[in-house]
Amino acid sequence: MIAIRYHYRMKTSDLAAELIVHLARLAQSGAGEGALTPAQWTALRFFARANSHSRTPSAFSAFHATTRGTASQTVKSLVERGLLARQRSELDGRSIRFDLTEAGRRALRRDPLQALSRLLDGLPEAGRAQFLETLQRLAGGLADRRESANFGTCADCVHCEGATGAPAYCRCMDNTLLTEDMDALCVDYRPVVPAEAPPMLRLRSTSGADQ
Amino acid sequence: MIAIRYHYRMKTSDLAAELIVHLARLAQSGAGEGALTPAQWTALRFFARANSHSRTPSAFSAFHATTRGTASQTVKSLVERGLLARQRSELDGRSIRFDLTEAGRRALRRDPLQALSRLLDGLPEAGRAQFLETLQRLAGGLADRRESANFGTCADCVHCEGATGAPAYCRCMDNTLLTEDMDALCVDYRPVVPAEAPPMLRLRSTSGADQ
DNA sequence: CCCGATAGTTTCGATACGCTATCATCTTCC
DNA sequence: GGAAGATGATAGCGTATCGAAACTATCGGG
Repeated sequence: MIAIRYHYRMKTSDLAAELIVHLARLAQSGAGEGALTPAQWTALRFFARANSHSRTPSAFSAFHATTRGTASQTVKSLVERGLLARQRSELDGRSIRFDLTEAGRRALRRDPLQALSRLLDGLPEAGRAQFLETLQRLAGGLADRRESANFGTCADCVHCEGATGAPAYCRCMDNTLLTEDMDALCVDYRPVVPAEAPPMLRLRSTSGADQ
Repeated sequence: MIAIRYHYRMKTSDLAAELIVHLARLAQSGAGEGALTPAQWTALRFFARANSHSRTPSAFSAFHATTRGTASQTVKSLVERGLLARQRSELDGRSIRFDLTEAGRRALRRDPLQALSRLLDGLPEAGRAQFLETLQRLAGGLADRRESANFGTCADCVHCEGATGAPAYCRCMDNTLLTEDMDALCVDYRPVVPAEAPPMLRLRSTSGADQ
């Protein structure tokens, strides 16, 4: 009685994956007119959210899964627009840090992604928390499969020490953490739980993944 | 005692929005080598999932939020690769329908998005269902804010009549629905519930949104 | 039959994006 | 001090994507 759906057996997981891509496209398409390009918006958001020692072109290239050359171009365009300020590091003469200018912070308030995040604000509270957690799990797992870097915050990073509430210490930066850096993105982030152990096989063995 | 986070007050909804974009980027980046481009993958998926009267360049351009010209190019490239078959409509001499070829169906099995959907398969069942529902709600809401078209299936479409289980009738196509078209994407989809009524204010009044 | 609207296609040009060098500078380590 | 490696910047080049505009074929009316 049921006709064979010969053309494409739809799984809900496929549907969800397609929706994610579709959502991202719709959300970014709002950029429009004189605004920034998708890559530029992503960079601006990154430099707004990364901790001080991660606000470098190299870190951004890792985050954005591109080359340092490309990342450098994107950053340059933002500096030229006056949204980022260039600053040499005192510790390492090679390294350069970029901070958002006041104009950069203002621009962020016109981020086309806000249409999406406002929709998310309209969701029931409980669902939103779980939704976010699922997204984070997926991002971790995907960053794992590609060799691409995984960015996260100190909250669940192996380098972080110290009881909750007390000033935290980061083994990696070898320094006490500033409060403002605690929930900022960090290049050196390594999740306490290794990202995707629970259900399934790991396709690649550990060798070759981190080289 | 708490330092002012002067540089960017992070909301969880912003984080979620950024993660969606990031996920989409990572998922699509897997295309690599001799494979298709992101736009081509999206088109191939669309023509695999849309019902027979929606598998047209115009419908795809609406779905992909682009122009008919651009959509036509993307489709052409897929025909040249032998992944889509071109077919005139008997009802309307202007309209042209594209169906996946056997090669097209084979290509879909190498869709880079499967890395993401496989991760989704690893999620706990309950969470996945809710995750999907949230995504759909967001897609509907976002398609609403842009004037972009909203695609969905007969399940919750106003045009669909008939008790569950019985063969359904679509007022819009003026025809009884084939089983295979029931859960396929449709251009004429109009959600029963008007997309984004429940929780919040509508920023734009109805005028101006649909012009 | 003519007119306006629609579907599809094509051409043209602009832009975004990305990669691969290549280079200069600086650090680190021997 | 010198070699090796890392960081950032830049130039050159290719491709993806896109939109506007022009064009054809068809449909639907009057």
